[in-house]
Amino acid sequence: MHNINYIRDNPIEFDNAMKLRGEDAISYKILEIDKIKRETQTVLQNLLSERNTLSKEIGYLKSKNGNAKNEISKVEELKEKINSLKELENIKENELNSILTRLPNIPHKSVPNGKDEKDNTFYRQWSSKPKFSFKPKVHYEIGEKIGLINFENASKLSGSRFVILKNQISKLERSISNFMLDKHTQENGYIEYSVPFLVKEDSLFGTGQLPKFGDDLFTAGDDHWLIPTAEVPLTNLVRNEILNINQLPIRSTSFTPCFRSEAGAAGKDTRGMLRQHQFTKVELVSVVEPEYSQDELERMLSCAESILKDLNIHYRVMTLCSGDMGFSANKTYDIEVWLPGEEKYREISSCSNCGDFQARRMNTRYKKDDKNILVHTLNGSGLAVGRTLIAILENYQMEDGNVEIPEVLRKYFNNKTLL
RNA sequence: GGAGAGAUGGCUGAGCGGUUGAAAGCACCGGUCUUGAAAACCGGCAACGGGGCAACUCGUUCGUGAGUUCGAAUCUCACUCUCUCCGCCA
Repeated sequence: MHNINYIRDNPIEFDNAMKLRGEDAISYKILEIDKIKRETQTVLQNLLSERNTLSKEIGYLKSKNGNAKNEISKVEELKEKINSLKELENIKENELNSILTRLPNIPHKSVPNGKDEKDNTFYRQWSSKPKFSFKPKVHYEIGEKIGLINFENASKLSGSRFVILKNQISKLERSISNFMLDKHTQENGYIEYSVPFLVKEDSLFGTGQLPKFGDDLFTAGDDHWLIPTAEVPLTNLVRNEILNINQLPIRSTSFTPCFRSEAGAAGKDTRGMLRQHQFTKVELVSVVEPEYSQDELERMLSCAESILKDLNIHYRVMTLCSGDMGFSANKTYDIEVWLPGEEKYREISSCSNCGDFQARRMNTRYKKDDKNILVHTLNGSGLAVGRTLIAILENYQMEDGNVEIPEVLRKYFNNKTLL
């Protein structure tokens, strides 16, 4: 959510920022509502003040057994005016909120301008594309051939966009998540959490999924929603808190399933397990002081990258352009892993700085020099486990159809070298 | 699922129709004392918003929403959440 004071002071900059994100210029409308709201408020507050004074007099007179008839009838007159002004203030407040809560975050000045993913820019890469002496297969061919990835049975149980992993591949998924959590908790300074997979509306509002993107989520009825990412529970851990400065930075991580309805992705990536209604992910979340958030984004990115480096898989990092970023982000890096079977780079992590955008929605502040200041929040995948599994299958496949186990994962397999 | 209790400031916890924005304690900040620290003592310390260049001033907020009243943390209703006991259960 946006700071109304910023819009008041910088309406043109604000409109320009929104245009970069594909929104219409709307500051004139916001400021008009804001103006009426404040004028109403001023008149209302004067009347309230008058009422309060009179009520105190009445109390005083009554305690002295005096006659307060006059004062009481005066207050009764005020009441009507007060109520209608309150109503107007309320209406304007709601109008303002419904606009403000639906506008995306302002891009950081280092973010490239652009419309969609084609305008994302190259940031850096690590290692290079592996060479194969045979034609590498795509992940589902590898998995289905050895009978350990099963889509038909999954759709029997749950419909399309679900998958069943079996035996060594199931174990591979588990070992990947263990490896990631171990790395982040032991080397990267994150604290591990086990969190609820069902959350209430407030939490989803806090991180920005609601009110605008309910279609992308699954509901569990009774005001419970399935989390689309552990960002939601981890970030909302500090909702409505005033933190002590020495609690910062907070770095948390969690391994969870993620549930997404993929409402807008009809026909996209229907083959394989790249885009599922349910997938697992290790998430990283940071809560920091404002002045450190861009540094923290770089740090978080490095932590996510460290996983792929250890797995020895080639990837590149892209800076998302203004039009391709998620709703709450002011800057986002995507890590795209190389998939030799597909011969494509595919997103495996997305690391975002949300600035104070989520903090304002969540009302999360910290105390500094006697002032309450909104924190900055960041989140990133560290990494998407399902897609990491795909990357391992495709990058570590051998001509005979078997798959080598990456060295860092072998300890989870009794030092076996092949799946 | 049945029965009961509760929700007050960063935390604990009084208040139960009229200087109560809210006692007290803890935490925190400043000071005195001390070689330094601790202790002790003194002082400060809620959030959000409106108006004002500012000193300042006004309003709102005691889980959330509605209601009663001249006036509500205090009364009424609904909702949400927490806790205890019983049942069921991984």
